[in-house]
Amino acid sequence: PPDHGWGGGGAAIRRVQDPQRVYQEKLPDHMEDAGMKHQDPGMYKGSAYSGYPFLMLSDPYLPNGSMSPLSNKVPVVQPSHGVHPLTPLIPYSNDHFSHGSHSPHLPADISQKQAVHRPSQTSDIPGFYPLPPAGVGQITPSMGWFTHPLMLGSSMHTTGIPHPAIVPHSGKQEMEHYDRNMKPQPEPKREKEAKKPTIKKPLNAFMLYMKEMRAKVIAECTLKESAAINQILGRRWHALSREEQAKYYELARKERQLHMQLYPGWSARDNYGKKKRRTREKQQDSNSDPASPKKCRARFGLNQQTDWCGPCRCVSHLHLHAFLFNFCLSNAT
DNA sequence: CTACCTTTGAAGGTC
DNA sequence: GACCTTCAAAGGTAG
Repeated sequence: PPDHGWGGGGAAIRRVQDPQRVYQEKLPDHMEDAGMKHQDPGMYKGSAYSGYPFLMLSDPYLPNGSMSPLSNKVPVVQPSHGVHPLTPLIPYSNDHFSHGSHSPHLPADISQKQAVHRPSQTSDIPGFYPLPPAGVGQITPSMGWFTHPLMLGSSMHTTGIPHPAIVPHSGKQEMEHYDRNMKPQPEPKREKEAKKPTIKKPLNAFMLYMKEMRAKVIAECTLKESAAINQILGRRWHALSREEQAKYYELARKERQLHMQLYPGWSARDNYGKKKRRTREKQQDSNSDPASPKKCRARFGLNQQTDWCGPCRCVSHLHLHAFLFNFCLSNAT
């Protein structure tokens, strides 16, 4: 289907032409083959995906509510990136694919309550942000998450639970600033910032896939660098059948749908410029980069005509990683 | 402390 | 419509 982006679309076509692809394509094939081909069709039952964290403390689809096999490999607490600590523990289930509208294991009234503030509530809201029957009471306030002052803006659910797409705007920094100065900032500025939490973009299909499979790839290859892991995940993504990918496209479609309903006025543009990017400058200066592929090849005595890493913009430690990675693999066989 | 690396996809913008 | 740019996640690395 065109709306799934089959065939890659314009962006994918451009990617193929992108020199970086050369580097990617040189990753060992058997890394991509490992695991995914034998993937349990019911993989989502143990998924570590967390679109919306606070929701399930245990997997209702597993016996005794036990955590998925995957989830115990990831840290329970993720203090960085403004992500809820329980994020990795939130599973998706196949029901999201087979049932069109709301989550079957949740009372309908709960699903409705979480969207009280929606201006235009429809009856076809997928149950992607369900609340556990036990509510938030099981989550201790000592986590410092539910009571964050920045969460008190319009994005706060009536349950007291913020939507996971909402990230407090550098709340840590603000608190540190507060402590250092031992006096509050001018009230208007603080209020203004407190009322503007960041609403993150909904995850696309590949992002959902990465979130689910990252821990598995890390466990398999012992790499931890996300840049390298993502290359592997990218190749695995392409190795998936359309059927398998369709699950994630459908999941992502529902994500976007609910995101739109939760934040009708939100635009991806709202988050533009919140990260300062230096990429543009680096690209222009790639020739003088001491970590250029050419110099990497020379460093490792590789043929300059061999495009194992390609004319990409990778920095040296990533080139080194890829080189050592290939080296180890070739020795192992 | 924060941008960068890397991946794909979605969305916004420009022409 | 084609094309470009930015941002979603992640964690090690570098400035």
